[in-house]
Amino acid sequence: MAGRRTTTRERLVRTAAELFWRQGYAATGVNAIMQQAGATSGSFYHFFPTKEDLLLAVLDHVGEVVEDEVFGAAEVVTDDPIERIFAVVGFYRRHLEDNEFVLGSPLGTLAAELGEDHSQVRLKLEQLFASWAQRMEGLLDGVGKRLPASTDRTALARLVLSAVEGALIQSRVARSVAPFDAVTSQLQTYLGLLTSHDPTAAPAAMRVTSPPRQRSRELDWRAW
Amino acid sequence: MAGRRTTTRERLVRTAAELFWRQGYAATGVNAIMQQAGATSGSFYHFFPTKEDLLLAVLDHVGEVVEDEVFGAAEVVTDDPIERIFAVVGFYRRHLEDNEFVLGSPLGTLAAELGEDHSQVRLKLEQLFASWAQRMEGLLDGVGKRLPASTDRTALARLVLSAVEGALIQSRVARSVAPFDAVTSQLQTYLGLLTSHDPTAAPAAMRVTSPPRQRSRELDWRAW
DNA sequence: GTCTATACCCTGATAGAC
DNA sequence: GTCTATCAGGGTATAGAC
Repeated sequence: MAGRRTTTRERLVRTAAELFWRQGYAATGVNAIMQQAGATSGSFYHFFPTKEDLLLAVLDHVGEVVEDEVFGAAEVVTDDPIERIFAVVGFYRRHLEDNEFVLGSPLGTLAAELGEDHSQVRLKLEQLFASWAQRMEGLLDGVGKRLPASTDRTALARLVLSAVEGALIQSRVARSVAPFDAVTSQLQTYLGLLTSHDPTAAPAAMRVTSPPRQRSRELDWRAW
Repeated sequence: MAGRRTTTRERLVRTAAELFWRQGYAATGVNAIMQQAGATSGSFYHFFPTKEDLLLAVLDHVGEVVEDEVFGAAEVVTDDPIERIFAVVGFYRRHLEDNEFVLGSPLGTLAAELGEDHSQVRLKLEQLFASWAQRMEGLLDGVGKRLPASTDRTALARLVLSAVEGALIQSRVARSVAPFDAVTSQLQTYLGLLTSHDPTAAPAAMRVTSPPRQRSRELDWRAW
């Protein structure tokens, strides 16, 4: 288990990210992390004084991945801002399916679990959600005049984020994409209404294709 | 701590519901539950063979409370179906504020945390989410022809549920109602567009008042 | 149905050699 | 920076008297 091409610290963070994601923070013991990462207790506590310090590192890592592999990749896929929005949504959907519904949202899972303690963690989660929403708001800004001037893009971005987070929770417990797809279709309808300025029209301006599979393993969430 | 007017079983369930809600399932020890409920180990394991059995009882309890104290109460508040919808949303908002943002969604918190194991729990959560969505769909059906015939009410109900769940997570970590309010306003705009059949009109048909405070302690979530 | 006492394990974390 | 060995404490759960 020892001679990998990654550093021990990196393996610990990635392994912890996945285990926290699958099982939650409290349910994941440091022993399991160490074992799966091929590290020993001495290494672990050399890098991370406490389990919570590891969690903070995991959150930083998740933030980078979301930034690069979700939003970054969505911008590569298409130039159309609305398609980019649903490319982001599509990444979550595909990840859900690819992992047989055992993984929900990396941020949402932890944010839902962590309580009143963990104030540093809470702050970081808040910032990560805010970054996500800002990125989404940027995509909405790109839609330009197709959105009514009265539209609160900040709030709309939060709606998209919230809907995705809530849908992931439900699709995970249902082990089905149905809730997620229902929510996605409603977001499409809503954005269709906003951009078409005609509530009875079908949301024709939107292609609802999922984003294509990534070519590189590094662009795949499974590489987390 | 002994002589309450409730049964021991009941106190255990209610106490566990609150602690699971605040801290999560894994982070809440049975000792803490016993202590706060004023019960001893003998009593606890007399009623619940394992901690997971208690969790199942907690979920049943939460389901009843949501049914009665959220949807039931919302129907008492007003006759207008759209106002009822936002009365339901308003209950979550008020609860968030009343508890200083330490409590999110009783279902969402547990659903996000519980992983691949806990198959009974997963099934029950799935059913509870489905019940919630069906109740919401019933309210949407009540809106009648103000909603376009083409509207998928099942999907729309899921969107409302997802948006609320996601917004609660974000408001909890941000310790602010801002994300929740942003999401609520977007839901109002969307429903306004759907019911007005005119995307440029303000959603005038909707009064956005929060539901009034409940008179009886038993109608208050804090009595959970 | 409730009490006290306790078994037994796994947890996060530490010590000190290498 | 990594190893082995180990600690103290809390975790769930049990036993058996009352």
